[in-house]
Amino acid sequence: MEEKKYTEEQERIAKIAKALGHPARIAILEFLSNQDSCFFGNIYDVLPISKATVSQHLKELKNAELIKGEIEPPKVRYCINRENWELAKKRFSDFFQKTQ
Amino acid sequence: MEEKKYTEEQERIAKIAKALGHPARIAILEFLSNQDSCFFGNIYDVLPISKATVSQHLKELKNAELIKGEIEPPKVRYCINRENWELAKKRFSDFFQKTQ
DNA sequence: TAGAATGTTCGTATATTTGCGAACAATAAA
DNA sequence: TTTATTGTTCGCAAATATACGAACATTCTA
Repeated sequence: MEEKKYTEEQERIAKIAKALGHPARIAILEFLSNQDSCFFGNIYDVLPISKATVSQHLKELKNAELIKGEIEPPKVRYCINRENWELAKKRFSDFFQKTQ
Repeated sequence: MEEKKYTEEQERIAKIAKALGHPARIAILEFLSNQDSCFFGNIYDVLPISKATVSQHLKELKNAELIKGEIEPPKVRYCINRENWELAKKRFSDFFQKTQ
């Protein structure tokens, strides 16, 4: 009975890494971090993909709780979820430390 | 003519993140980092997946150049690619710094 | 009320990822 | 030579991910 499986922490890191695993999402996070917040349109303007696809990537980053979005009719304002983003960074730092 | 696309650096980070985006691969890196090197069988022993699947994950980590594998008949010895791993960590640190 | 502006969702197509068992290759041992 | 040991590769199935246009919802404006 060895009950082999992944640890919670391994699952969490992998999940964050997966969310970061596409250049569009990296670009979005970089872009967002350069301003306090911005609208969907501003993000769409700098990415080489359709708005439907941008929306999808934003949704994934929201699901991973790395960003937040709130409606400001008729626009949607996005920003980094600072608290969780710091947490994510910490998880990675710890992982990196472990693997040195 | 705005030629929107992702930067080289964004592509690189996303690629590394993608390689880290599965708990099995996180587990493998953690396991490998706890020893100087080890054999396929040792890795297989601690993971909850078939050897075919372990082999596949190792292949991906090798493709991402995060680990190395060399044949020592009839075994295969795996180890972290220290040089590239340090580089990967640096890329992430820089990215994290940018997005603080 | 009709139209414009802003994003999201739906439907669809294609590609990639994940996983496994079976077959295979290479070497070592009986 | 036959058998065991150690991993990889193949073939397949199922699940996810990526991308887009079209349709839609919401709000604001004319």
